[in-house]
Amino acid sequence: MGRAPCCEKMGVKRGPWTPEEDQILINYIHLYGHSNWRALPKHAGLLRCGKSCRLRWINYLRPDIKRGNFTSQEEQTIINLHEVLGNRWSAIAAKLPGRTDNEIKNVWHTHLKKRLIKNKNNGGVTKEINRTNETTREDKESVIIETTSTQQLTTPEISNNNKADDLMSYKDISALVDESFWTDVVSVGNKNDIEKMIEDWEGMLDRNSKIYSYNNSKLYNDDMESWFELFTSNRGVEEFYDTPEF
DNA sequence: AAGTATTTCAACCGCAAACCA
DNA sequence: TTGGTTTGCGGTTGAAATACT
Repeated sequence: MGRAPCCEKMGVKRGPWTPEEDQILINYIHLYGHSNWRALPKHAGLLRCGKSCRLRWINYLRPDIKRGNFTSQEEQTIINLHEVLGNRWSAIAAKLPGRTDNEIKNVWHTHLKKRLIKNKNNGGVTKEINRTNETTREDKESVIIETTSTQQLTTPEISNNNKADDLMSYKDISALVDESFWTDVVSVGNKNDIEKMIEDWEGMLDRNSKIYSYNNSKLYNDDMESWFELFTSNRGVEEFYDTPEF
């Protein structure tokens, strides 16, 4: 006898989403946005709970999702960020544009964690494991810098300051991280200081992400046709990013 | 070819934070 | 300030895919 359902589960469908359900959700969000996840399935005519709709959109249907295998750079970034942030998957995902927290969590548990354990048992002979067990500031910086170059390739809408004057680009953020973050990490004395410093740092990122969210919502309102066109066409996201208006 | 074990990853769950009247 | 509601997060599950015997 399990616990009572968290929300109205009577008649609510579960399990894998069908292409038809996906299309209904995409169409609805295209038309009305997703200001209220709880009410969305009812209005859209989906027999799903709001949580399920949100998860499906965030992790799979969003136009800016990057599919496919993780690159070694991305994997190394996850390993390094995990060392600093722990299991704060959403914070790690924020540094990897196009990747979701769920995806990163899965990759960590299925590949990276096992690899680290295996390498540890082998005496940490690889470069990667040396970095993980005793990561130097230089190592971390190089990863951040490498990641930045990747992000610039994949998210020009973020790095384009002409389009979003108030928004720090990933390059800017990474530069800030590059200059002060790791210095602070290695110089502060106790755990509380480190946590406080990470909170401050994330607060700065949050402020920028709010601006980004605003611009994003503006995108949804003003350019939803473009997003929908992307979704209903055969063009890939990469191709979409290559268009001059972005 | 068939059966079994292992791996992968989409989706679910419960909790805590954020929001709002 | 408070209490109800909604959202977001991290842990976990389980079906499908893949590898192994």
